[in-house]
Amino acid sequence: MTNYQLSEGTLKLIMNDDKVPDPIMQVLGSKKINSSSSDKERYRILLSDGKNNVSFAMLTTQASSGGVQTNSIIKLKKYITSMINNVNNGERKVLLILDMELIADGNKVGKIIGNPTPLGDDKGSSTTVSNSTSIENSSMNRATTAPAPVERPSSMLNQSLSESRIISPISGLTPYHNKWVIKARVSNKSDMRTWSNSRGEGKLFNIDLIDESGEIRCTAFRDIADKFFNYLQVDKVYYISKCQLKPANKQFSQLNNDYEMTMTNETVIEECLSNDNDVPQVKFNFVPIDEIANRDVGTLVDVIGICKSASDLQTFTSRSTNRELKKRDVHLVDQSKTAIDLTLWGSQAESFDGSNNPVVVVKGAKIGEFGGGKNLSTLMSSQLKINPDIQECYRIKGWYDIEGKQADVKNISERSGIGGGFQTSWMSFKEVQEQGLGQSEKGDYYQTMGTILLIRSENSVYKACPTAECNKKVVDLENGMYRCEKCNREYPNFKYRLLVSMNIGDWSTNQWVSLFASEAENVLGKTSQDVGYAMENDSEGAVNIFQEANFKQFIFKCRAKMETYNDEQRLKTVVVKVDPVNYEEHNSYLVDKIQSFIS
DNA sequence: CCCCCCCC
Repeated sequence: MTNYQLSEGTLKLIMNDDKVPDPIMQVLGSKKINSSSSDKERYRILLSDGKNNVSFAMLTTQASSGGVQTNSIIKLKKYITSMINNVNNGERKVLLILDMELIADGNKVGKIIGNPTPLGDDKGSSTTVSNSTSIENSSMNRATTAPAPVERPSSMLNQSLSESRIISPISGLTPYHNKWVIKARVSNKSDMRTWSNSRGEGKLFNIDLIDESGEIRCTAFRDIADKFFNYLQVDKVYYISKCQLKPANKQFSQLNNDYEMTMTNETVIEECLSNDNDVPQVKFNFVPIDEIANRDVGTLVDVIGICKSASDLQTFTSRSTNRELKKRDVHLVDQSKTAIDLTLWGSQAESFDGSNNPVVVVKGAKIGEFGGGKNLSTLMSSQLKINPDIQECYRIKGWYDIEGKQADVKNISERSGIGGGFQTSWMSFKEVQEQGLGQSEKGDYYQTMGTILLIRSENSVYKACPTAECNKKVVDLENGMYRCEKCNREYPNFKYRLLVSMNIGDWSTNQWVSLFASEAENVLGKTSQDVGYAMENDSEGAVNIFQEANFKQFIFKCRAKMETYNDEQRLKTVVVKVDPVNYEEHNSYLVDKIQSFIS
């Protein structure tokens, strides 16, 4: 007779979640678990390592079909432990055998190897199994879920769900139960998304579900996605059953659940139309905006703020994915008297209306960084709410009306580098010219107080691509259509864009500079559209617009860059920002300058 | 079966 060597003592390690590779075990008994759904076949087995045995081991569908004979020797190739919530006994740890190999058939072995004794449950609280190795005695058959079972008032349920008596808590769901009904609130719902890759293409959406026990992500694909997409709405409560569970890919989910689910053809979802007070509302952990400055980039925060302003919708193509992206930046302030930019994407960016200073709430916004400032961005998983009916919303509204509107606000999205409200050093045009600035690739930035001496009004507006943020000059096809080479498209319309060349004088000398639309609009006090219209239809009005701006003074923030044009070096100067003169600031610069001259 | 989370 062959001697079989079991991996003695390993069950204790395994049940303590140590990893033991390919342990050899003996099956001392097995019992098919009653399951009303015929598609799944599972076996509860009494498993021995020769020293200890456990009766709370389970052979999953994928590990075996037809069960295992008593006394068989098996190699556990893949297994996990899992906490199972049992109606009668509370929590219990079970060993789930996901993959095994039969080493020797039970009738060949013919006897129990060693003298195994039941392994105590280290958790202590629910060691009801340790007094018996008898599968017949156990309550495993009934072990479904529910640490705190809730009797379900049948009146609130539709017929298809009413077979089952108990609402399962989300935290108790595992792939090894399939008879459950959860009562959960949709805390978030994604857009319908399409994908296309080597494995195929399709569409999907997902929802996040919460109940008092926990949360879980649920995804629907293709026709099932179509079936449920409109029905499921954020914040509503549903009875949900017969989804397929699988281990969650933690890399892509920040939800606190080891599993996620997929809706199937069997899935039944019914809105809870009566009492849903037992299902929690979405909870927010708002972080004051000033504190976001100290938080790590890449982490998620819940934020509430008043939309002080919002950018136009911008459209561009992602370099990495080649997708066309739409975004809108929303400038938020809160009671910490701090402001931050929040970027919305896609349909949320399109539909956002920043007028009337709405309250913006985001659950799970990602902290980003740009140019030395912090910003926020929504993710697919973020939940956006405008003027939600929550206390904090009314509180911040009140603050804004009474105080916030006029408050001095620190902007933590402000870039210390180039582009926005950045700091540039004071220099005069003459210093820039004499010192030969503008040699670097990025150019050199400086600011000076200057007076507009002359504006070249000819060719100061051009017809641009009507797409938001494209701005490429279009070709007038003279048939009512305008062609954008950048978009490779023809449009029936265009938009005017200012691109103005003007001569600016400061105390030292003068300099020809270029102003793009936003800065030119600032200087002229007119939109590009207005100026374009006047240029075409009202030449006298157009002349006035430009004359009005003559001799106005501003702080000009400039970028100087040397360019070679026809073999000739020329200093090209772009005004990247015009600001009204802050005399206090400018005077302190002049005082410093005088000090340096006399010392 | 997705898993991209983007840009200046």
